[in-house]
Order: sequence, then structure tokens, then C-alpha cells
Amino acid sequence: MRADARQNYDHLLAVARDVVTEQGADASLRDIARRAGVGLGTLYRHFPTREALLEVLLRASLDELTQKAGELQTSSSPDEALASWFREAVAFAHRYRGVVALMAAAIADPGSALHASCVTVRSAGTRLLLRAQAEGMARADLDGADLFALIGALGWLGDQPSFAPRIDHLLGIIASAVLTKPASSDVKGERRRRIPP
Amino acid sequence: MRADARQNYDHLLAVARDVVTEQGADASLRDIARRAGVGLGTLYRHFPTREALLEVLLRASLDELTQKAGELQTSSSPDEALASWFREAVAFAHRYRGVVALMAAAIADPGSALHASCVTVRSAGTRLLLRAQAEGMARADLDGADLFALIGALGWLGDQPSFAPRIDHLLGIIASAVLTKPASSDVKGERRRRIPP
DNA sequence: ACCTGAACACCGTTCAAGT
DNA sequence: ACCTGAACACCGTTCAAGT
Repeated sequence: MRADARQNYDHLLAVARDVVTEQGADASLRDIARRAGVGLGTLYRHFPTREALLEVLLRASLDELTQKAGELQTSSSPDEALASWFREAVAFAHRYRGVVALMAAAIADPGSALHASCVTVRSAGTRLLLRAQAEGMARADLDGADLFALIGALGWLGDQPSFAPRIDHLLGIIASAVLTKPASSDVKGERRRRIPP
Repeated sequence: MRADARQNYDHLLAVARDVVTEQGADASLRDIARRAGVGLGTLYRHFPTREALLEVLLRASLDELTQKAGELQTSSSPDEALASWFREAVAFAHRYRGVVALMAAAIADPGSALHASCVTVRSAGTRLLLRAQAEGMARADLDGADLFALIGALGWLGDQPSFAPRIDHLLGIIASAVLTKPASSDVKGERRRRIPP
């Protein structure tokens, strides 16, 4: 990568971060190139699609989210881990307005530049969900795709100015549907062999 | 209203119904005028905003939804009434792709042509919610705005091809968060005086 | 009263021409 | 290798000119 190309790439990314913060995921690509003082073709050379640009913008946050899931896997109880990761995932979905719609499309389109990232996040959530389910702490009739969908739904709610103020409350309500009662272990009769005899 | 105007109005509406069904609520207005064989200005004369057009397109369904709420108010038990109206409302939100986002914006904007319709629907839902809450059959920490938001969220989920197949399932999950346990009356000790002594 | 379509200011995307 | 911007095909919205 030539030095001038590298510089354009970096500057484009910095400007894109600002513009997408202001205008959302469907921001004008023309505007980004313009503000970066770069030809429109240069933007398309570095980021052939909108998804490719957003993938780079989101990568760091997505990695954090995946890493967080790994940490919670061992540091917290299954229900707390799932609950706080869920909260974190919804917060991520708020990073840029309109990003959830792109992610919803990307998860079903292997050709999207965002596909891999979305699958990774969904997998991270699935692992937390499975652990909670194994302990009877999460609804059994739910899979990773459902969890991903609910994160998306809450992300969308947060994107709507009329609903955003209630988003924490709505998150609590939906979380309560995912997490089953405390189900404090070994109380319903049949032990679950948390420590083998 | 002159005869030719009336005819344009009606034809425009019929064409709009088709185009919005195909392309969603953000369909091209130009395309609608074109397919209707009418000048672009004619469309704007009859429907000064996109919301005005959709308001007419949705009015019948919205009225049905409000009426249905009234019927359920007396025909069903509070929890069943709320559950089945909720289902109906989500189905409505599916009528045209992308309509929920417009409604979310409209409910916060008194200037929108869709504002009144949205408020009416929200009120209808609020009444069903309050009745269920009075009987302890719905979560107490929920108001009509929250219910409206949840309907919107499910509508959005249904708009995403990747989530649409699971929409009935997700609806059940969210509905279970709104409806509290059966709470079969008079079981928790304090009666609620359903029939005055 | 009502209709028309050009005009304006925007898009996304591509690609020949330049350095 | 990389950059540029004109070109093309679209938008939404307005409004002078027509009937």
C-alpha cells in the first residue's frame, strides 16, 4: 500500500466515523468523500461497498463484544453473564444509528462484508445462551438467532427518538422474558450435577 | 372536488397501494406518479407528504384495529384480549414494509399526517393494557407507549427477511413478558373485588 | 381548479483519463 | 498504483406555465 493511499484510507475512515455518527449508517458516501477532500472514486476504491466501510468502523467494537462474551463465560454466573452481555450488545447496536438494519441483512447474506462479524457476534451470544439454558436459567425455546434478533429489535427501538428514552426499561422487560425465574439450582427436586458426585 | 381530480386521486391511491406493497413505505413517489400516468405535481397536490399518502392507505386497517380493541374489551378476558389485540397490531405493522419507522416518528410529531392515527391506536392499546393490569394479568411497570414500542419492534423484526421466519415465536416471547403469569384471580390472598359483595 | 413537467439540488455507482 | 471527477440513472420537492 502506497504512502498516499494509506493516508487517504486513514483520513477517509476518520471522517466516515464523524459523518456516520451524525447521519447514521445510511450517511451520504459522497459527503464523506467530499469532507475528506478526496475524489469519490478513491472512497470506492478503498471501500467497495457501504458494508465494507462500516465493517472497518465497527470491527473494534465488535471484537470487544466478542471478547466480553468470553470473559463473562467464566467470570459470572450464567444468568448474569447472559444479562450483562445482552445489555452490552444492545449498547453496541446503538453505536451508530441504522446499523442494526444492515446487520440484519448481513447475517443472511454471506456475500456481505459484515457477514463474518455478525456471525461471530451471534456465536458469542449463542454460547452464553446455551450455558444459561443448561442451568435452566434461560428460556429453552430460544436460539442464538432469536437472541440476535432481540438485540436488533432493541437496537432499532433505540434508534427511534420517540422510543429511545424508554430503552433501558424495554430492555429490562425483554431480558426478563429471556431469563427464566432465578431457578436457584437444586430447588426443584432433580439436581443438575453441577459438581459430579 | 372536480370529477377529473377525484379520478386522479382514486387512481393514484390504487397504484400507490401496489407500489408500496412492492417497495415498502419508502417507495419512490416518482414511480407512483409515473405508473399512475399522472404528473408528479398532481401527486403532491393530493398528498403533500409521504405521510399524508400513507395515512389514507392505512386508515382502513387502523380503524379496524381500533374497533377490534373495543370489541375485545368486552368479549374476552383481559389477558386474552390484550394478547390477541397485540398479535393483531403486529400483523398490521406488517401490512407494508417500513411503515413502523414512519409511525414511530409520527407519534412524536404532532405535525405529521399520521400522528392522530398513531395516537388513536396507542390509546386503544392502552385501554386493553390498563384493564389487564387492573386484574394483575399484565406487568404493572408498562404503559401504553411501551406497548406501542413493542409492537413497533416486532413490526421491524418482521420487516427483516432474516428475522421474519421467527416472528411468531418472538411475538410469543415478548407477549409472555407483557402478560404476567395466569394470576388466576383470588389466589394470592387479597381479592380484587371483581364482583362487589 | 386542476394538471404538467422542467428545474434544482441531491443521491449511488462506474469508469475513462490522468499522475 | 493510485487518484480524479464527469457521466449516468436515479431521487424528493417546488413552481411557473398551461388548460
